[in-house]
Amino acid sequence: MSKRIACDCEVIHSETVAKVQKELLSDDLVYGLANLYKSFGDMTRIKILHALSVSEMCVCDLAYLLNMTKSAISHQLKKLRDANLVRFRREGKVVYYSLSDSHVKTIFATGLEHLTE
Amino acid sequence: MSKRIACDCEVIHSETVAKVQKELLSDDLVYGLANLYKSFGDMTRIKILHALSVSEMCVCDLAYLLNMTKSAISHQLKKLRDANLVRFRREGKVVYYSLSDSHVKTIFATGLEHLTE
DNA sequence: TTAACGTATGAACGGTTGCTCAACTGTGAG
DNA sequence: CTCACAGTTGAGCAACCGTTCATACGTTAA
Repeated sequence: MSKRIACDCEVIHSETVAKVQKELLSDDLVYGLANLYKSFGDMTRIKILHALSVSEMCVCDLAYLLNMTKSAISHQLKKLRDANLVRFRREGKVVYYSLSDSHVKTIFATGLEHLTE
Repeated sequence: MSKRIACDCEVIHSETVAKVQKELLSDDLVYGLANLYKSFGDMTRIKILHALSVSEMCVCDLAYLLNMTKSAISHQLKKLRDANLVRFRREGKVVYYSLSDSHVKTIFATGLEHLTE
């Protein structure tokens, strides 16, 4: 409880610290949140997610739209899949990607609000 | 318009691509969005922002709360300042940090919704 | 089966990031 | 002034990340 290793100082406002400690999020939750936002923290993935918010698209179309290789797009789509942000369905040789839920659009909207205040 | 360098394929669904192209975000906006979410994409910064959503705090308190050095906290606070996510005021030797607007809480709420669906 | 093509994936490389350490600034007390 | 202490900052390093390249997989058509 009182063993501190890394912190190089004592508490200044113990009441404040105690109050915040009661609200602390679990490490699992913090980890999940950080990973979710990490998925939005790259221009390529933002562009992909925004494109998919307009329409379902295949890898080749995304590569053409963003002027990138199919490999680069595919790598990013894998990360978005791992983060449960996109779904996909195969139709013959073509794989179609789409947003997995509506939270993506909500997160975009909040971000735009913050930027354009 | 038709010069493609990096893309190693032709368009498959030209109608879809055309439709999405009309909605394309500017690179400035995409850059801003990616940077905003990058700020949320780290466990330490998530913890700091969450703590500040409960109460205004000084650097030393944050360092104690998260069991990290003041230097590490200060470096992260600088990034959060650069992203306009936190404000600060000096009172004597102590610098108090707080959230700069309510968007942070909204972004948290949306993230939690996504994780716990 | 073979060829073509859309997609996926692992290794590698350069760039970025988060922490540590040491030095420094800014403020208040004696 | 000098000391103590809260906070900041830059360099350095290890870990991580995004793209490229080569290769492999999956499906369709001949």
